[in-house]
Amino acid sequence: MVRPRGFDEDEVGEGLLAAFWRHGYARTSIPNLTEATGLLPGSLYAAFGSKEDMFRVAVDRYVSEIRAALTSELTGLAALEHVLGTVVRLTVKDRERRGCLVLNAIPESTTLSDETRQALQAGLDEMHQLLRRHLREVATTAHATADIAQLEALCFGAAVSIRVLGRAGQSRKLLQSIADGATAAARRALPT
Amino acid sequence: MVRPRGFDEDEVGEGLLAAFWRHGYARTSIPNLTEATGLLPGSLYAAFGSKEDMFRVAVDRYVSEIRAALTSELTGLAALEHVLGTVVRLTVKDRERRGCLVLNAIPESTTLSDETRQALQAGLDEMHQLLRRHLREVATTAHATADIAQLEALCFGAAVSIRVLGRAGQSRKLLQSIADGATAAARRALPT
DNA sequence: CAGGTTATTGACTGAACACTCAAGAACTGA
DNA sequence: TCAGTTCTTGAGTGTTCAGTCAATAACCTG
Repeated sequence: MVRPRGFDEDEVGEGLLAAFWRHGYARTSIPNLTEATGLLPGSLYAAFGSKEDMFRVAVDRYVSEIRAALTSELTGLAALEHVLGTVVRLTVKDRERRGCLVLNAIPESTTLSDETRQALQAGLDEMHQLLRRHLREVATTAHATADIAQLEALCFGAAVSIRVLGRAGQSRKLLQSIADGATAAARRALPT
Repeated sequence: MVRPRGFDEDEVGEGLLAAFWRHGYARTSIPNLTEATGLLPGSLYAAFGSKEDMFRVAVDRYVSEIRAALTSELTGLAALEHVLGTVVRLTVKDRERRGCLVLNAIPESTTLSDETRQALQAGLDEMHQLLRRHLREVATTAHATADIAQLEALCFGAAVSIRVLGRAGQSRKLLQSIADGATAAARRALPT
């Protein structure tokens, strides 16, 4: 009774993510998106509605991928070290040094709709919570005396700066030093 | 023999900075700039050459202002604490939460000319050096055993993340915790 | 195989963009 | 006051943008 979609939604989503990740929201044109997805403008709009809708698809995909990459089986300081190490690794292994889709888009968010801005906020919050969870666990098992909120903030800040400075093309050595500095700070602040 | 400029170069520079700081490079239109400066397109182009040239004027102004704001008479850990505290204060007291012009522009820099990209890199490097100078001094006066490069990186990362998360609208409390976390880490790592 | 529904196509629209330029205005030095 | 130079003006240029739509193609059900 109907004609089915001629494209794979997953592949198209991956194409949208690739394009927006490289160029950001505003500087990604519809021609860019047709090239990245293989779909023509009409199909894109029929399937998604608007350019911002396409962007939110990319953001959702991105956050899912990050969530998967940063979830760890480890506990305690080892988990923290592993997570920050993963952030460095993800940042550096990307030859294009695209950094974090969400953080890259923050400066643009003032010109986007409420819905899109909220999607970006939610993505940022989720990454924050992801780190908090690891550190809360460290704190409870260590009967910490140090200010845990400070450590949480420091480690979140470390992760954020690694992603941002990664896009800025800074050396792997610097990014790794930020990660190492944060874990060293946690180690010193917490009784083992 | 000649007709003099009918505008104050300083005021126009301030207008360019205000506009680019709020909207970034790409999303600042020439009409935006004419409104911010009071000059018409022809005058802007006659005076500066191109939109990117105008942007570099704004970047230079911005870096100068930051340099002035972050230069401190203090020494040792007090200097570090003061500098990071100033970063928090500058970030939070801006009602528009514009963050850092240079960091905001990093994601856009791939689409800019080499000259502009280098200007942004130079601005970032200068801010990095500014923090390094404070910490090197801390290290030499304290006969540190800790890894100074790590601490430098951690504090630079803290400053970067404060600016970025400031633009993202995060609470003053979080930003201050990042600063406090970094100074606490320095205090713990260095013998006093 | 045929009717009905949906997907795809790609030329098209109006708006916004960065940038230009010919004309006129404003000032200085003589 | 006037000649000479530079500055200012703002309409205009060609391009690119996000988004649309009438026509056509593809598919499923009966």
